[in-house]
Amino acid sequence: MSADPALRREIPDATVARLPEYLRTLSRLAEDGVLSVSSEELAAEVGVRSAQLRKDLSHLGSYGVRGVGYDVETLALEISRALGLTEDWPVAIVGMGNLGHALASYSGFVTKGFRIVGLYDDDPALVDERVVGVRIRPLREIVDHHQVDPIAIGVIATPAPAAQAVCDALVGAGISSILNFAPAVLSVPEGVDVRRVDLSTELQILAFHAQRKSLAAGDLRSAVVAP
Amino acid sequence: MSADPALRREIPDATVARLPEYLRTLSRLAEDGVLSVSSEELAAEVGVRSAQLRKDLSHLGSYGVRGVGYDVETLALEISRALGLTEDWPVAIVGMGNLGHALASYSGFVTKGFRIVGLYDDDPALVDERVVGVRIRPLREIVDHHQVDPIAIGVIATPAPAAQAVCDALVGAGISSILNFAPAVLSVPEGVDVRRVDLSTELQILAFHAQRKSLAAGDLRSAVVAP
DNA sequence: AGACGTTTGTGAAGCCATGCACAAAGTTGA
DNA sequence: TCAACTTTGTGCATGGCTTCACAAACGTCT
Repeated sequence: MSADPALRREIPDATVARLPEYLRTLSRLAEDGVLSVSSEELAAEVGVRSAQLRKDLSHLGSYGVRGVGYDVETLALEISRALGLTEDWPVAIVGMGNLGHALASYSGFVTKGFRIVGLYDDDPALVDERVVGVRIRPLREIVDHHQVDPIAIGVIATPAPAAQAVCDALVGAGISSILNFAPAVLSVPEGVDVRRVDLSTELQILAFHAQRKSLAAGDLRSAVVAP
Repeated sequence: MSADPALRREIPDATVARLPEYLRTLSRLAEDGVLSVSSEELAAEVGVRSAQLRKDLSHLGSYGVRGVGYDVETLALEISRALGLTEDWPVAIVGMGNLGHALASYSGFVTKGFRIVGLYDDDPALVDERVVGVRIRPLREIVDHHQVDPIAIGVIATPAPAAQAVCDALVGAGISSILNFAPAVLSVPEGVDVRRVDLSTELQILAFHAQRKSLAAGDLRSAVVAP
């Protein structure tokens, strides 16, 4: 009977990447007591075109009302369902240096569906320390841990040279969704999903655009060049 | 005379986003003493198709040798130049909580062209503390700082509610490249470049794919549905 | 009840990025 | 010198994403 398109149809990756933004904005609107939004208004808040927003939402189903707009609560719930945030996602962080500590205490973590169940580091100076109520353990314990209390997502926050070994350990333990903060390309078997977040990549992209701006502004050197 | 394509031609955004990865891999190869690579080998290391790598590099110019491959040093240098990493980029971080500390001591920062020149936070408990040799100052001092010692890139590592105000301060001081770690959409005037890195967005995208995997594996519920 | 104004959902068109396949260009070895 | 082999650079086709533009659908007001 249920014909929930989120579970049957293919949702384009580009759309999935924008859904969290829509959801965040809708949550803020809901807190402010807003009951209904048009695609025009919501798109303006998020910074996309209204047509794009409508097409994105159309992949989830038909939750708007013509002539009126979208009910904020309903739409937020449907996006949550499409993203899988109505269930709970246990997360483990490996590498409890500065970044690991920052991630563990990051407030955005707990807000929606994510819950830290494990913190790992092999440095004896860190083991047994408690962060946000969770004790840091050596990585080798992750296999048992995962069997007792399954981990859905592993976060790698180690230095680059250790990343592949940590990744292998996570995969070996049976974890198939990995968020990698180390500046390294991980090789994983089929079926394992890796996303990478890299600070220096982002800085380099910014530098590229900054360079273009400064060249466009004040540079006359290469004004006349034959093709 | 110089016909450097990096300065004249348009480089697609998708290509720019991959260049840092190529550069990182080339640097590692250079350290390992590798002198030359084919597009096939390098593409395998990075995890892209060789045709894509060649097309990406063709936007920078023609630095390969047919029948041989690419000289590792030369190609690394040319990518560095295209990205603007041959110059030095002074960076300021605003928000010195856990994340700000982690970013400041992140090793990837200093490796290539980026240099931390300012750390800011309005919390009196943090002001005057020193991190990586730089003193934390209240945000209001950034205007004078920028005039004396220009800042190229501002990094926002504050909680979301403060982000827009901090952003306005950065823009007001004259900074036009911003890297935003706060989960908020920033509105900026024309000409200011903002990139956002968001942990919870990445987690949510992973959750989506994890959900699809588990549905595909064990769910028979919506097997028969009319279109 | 019916006309009017608003907003959604979606074909269709255009654009950008990816992947294929091959000629051009270089090296190596005889 | 020349043939055989390797690898680059790129024209072309393909596919996916974005944007446009409008019919269909809803609420409202008379």
